[in-house]
Amino acid sequence: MIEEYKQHDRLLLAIDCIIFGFDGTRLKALLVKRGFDPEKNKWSLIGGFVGKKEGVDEAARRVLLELTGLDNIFMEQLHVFGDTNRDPGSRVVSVAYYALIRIEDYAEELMIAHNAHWVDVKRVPPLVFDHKKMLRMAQERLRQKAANHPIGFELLPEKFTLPQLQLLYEAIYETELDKRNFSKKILSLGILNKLDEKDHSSSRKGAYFYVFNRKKYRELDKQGFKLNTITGL
Amino acid sequence: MIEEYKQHDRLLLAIDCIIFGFDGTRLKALLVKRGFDPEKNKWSLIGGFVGKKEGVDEAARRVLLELTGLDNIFMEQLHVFGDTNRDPGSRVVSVAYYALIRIEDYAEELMIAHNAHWVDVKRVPPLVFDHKKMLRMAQERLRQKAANHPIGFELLPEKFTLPQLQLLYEAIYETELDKRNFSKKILSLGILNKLDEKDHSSSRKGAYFYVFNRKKYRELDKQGFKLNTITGL
DNA sequence: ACAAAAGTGTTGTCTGTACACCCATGC
DNA sequence: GCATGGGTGTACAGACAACACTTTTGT
Repeated sequence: MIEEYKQHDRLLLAIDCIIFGFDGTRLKALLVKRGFDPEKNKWSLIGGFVGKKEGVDEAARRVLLELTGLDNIFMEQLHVFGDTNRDPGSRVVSVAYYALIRIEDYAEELMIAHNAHWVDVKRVPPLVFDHKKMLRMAQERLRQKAANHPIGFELLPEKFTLPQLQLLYEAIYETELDKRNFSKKILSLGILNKLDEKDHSSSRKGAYFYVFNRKKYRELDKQGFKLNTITGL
Repeated sequence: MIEEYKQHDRLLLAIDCIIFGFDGTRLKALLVKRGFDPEKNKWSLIGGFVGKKEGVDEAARRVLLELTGLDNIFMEQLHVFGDTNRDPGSRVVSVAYYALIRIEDYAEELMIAHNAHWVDVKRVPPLVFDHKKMLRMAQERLRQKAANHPIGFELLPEKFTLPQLQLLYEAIYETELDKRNFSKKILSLGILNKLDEKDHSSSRKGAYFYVFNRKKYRELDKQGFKLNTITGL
């Protein structure tokens, strides 16, 4: 340790994760009933602490992995929340991350073990500390991101239909879209491959399944695109 | 202190600031020659540490104030840099902020006292640690932000001309713009008030000065706008 | 009178938006 | 055969992009 550094304070550094999922109709966030004080039994985001020997991003991945058993998940740093009084238990600075997972990938037994629940983002109960603020900021960030990157697909199963994809965008942006304009725009990006197979689970006629073209997907993910039409952003 | 928290590690939490300025032609960043080890005498962003009793945003404001004497500055959190090996002196997690100031507001004596220099963002020398990465990320964020918010004005003097404003956008986006389309677009936002006075410093004919209409400016700052035409984003 | 930068308009093209009907199928 | 959701095309309007000449004035 260099001399210059010794005089400074050391702080607890926490991670909080906003985990989004999509159930086919609604955008959901994963919340837990907090298992310890302060605020025991209140609704909370999942979280943990950053250890001395791990990087912050690394800690975030670990926290997500511990709770969901999932790795290689889309996850991005959101913001640092560092007000002195945000956690009444102690001075804790928290780095918030948001992640996108496929609901069906998340094993039921882990959910039960952690007392975790998927909650509609439009019907979120009161949360501890500043977690509600984190969630709202994450929603806003998700909107921003999805407007320029083909990110929404992280939330859908491998195969999905255009109506499903449209419902996802409608859930993210809390709006309604014209299906003709939607399909025109999305298909024009050239990142979807149509399959011969149809999904008959929600209509008699059935809707064609699509998968994405991972190559073009990656290109677009880097370069970004415009979904003004869809997102209104 | 709550029991549950005691077992966790405590870390040094630093602040680093990317401070942008505009000299009329080029976008610049404020850099200092580091006054202490490690990496003494190397180029660095300005920074400091977060104290036990201050919020993180508060610490960032303090650091900026100490260096520049300026308060009430546009400043936003950028990102947390938390790799374990980013600072060889010790484990330090750093929260980066970017700020926009008017170069002429920054008192010369403070610059000298802190060994600070304005450096063209296109000609940045090697920087300590991961500071270069911070700077690049800040530039990218500035581009994003300026595409949707009337933020560029934070960098200009009270009165400015359209050609000056255009140069600023050209510097931020490292591109060239058509002045006819530029003035059309900017004036259509309705946030500029034309003065009778002209600036003759760069041409015989002289260019009209403008100031912004603070009321509309604030509305747009909240709602956001689109400068696709200009920014290419 | 000329050099140097400021100011100003038009047109074609493209993109977005609004809108309505037929299709396929299970019951 | 009918009810349900899926799929497709067109026309109008507004925004963007490309482009060149005139104005002002200090020297």
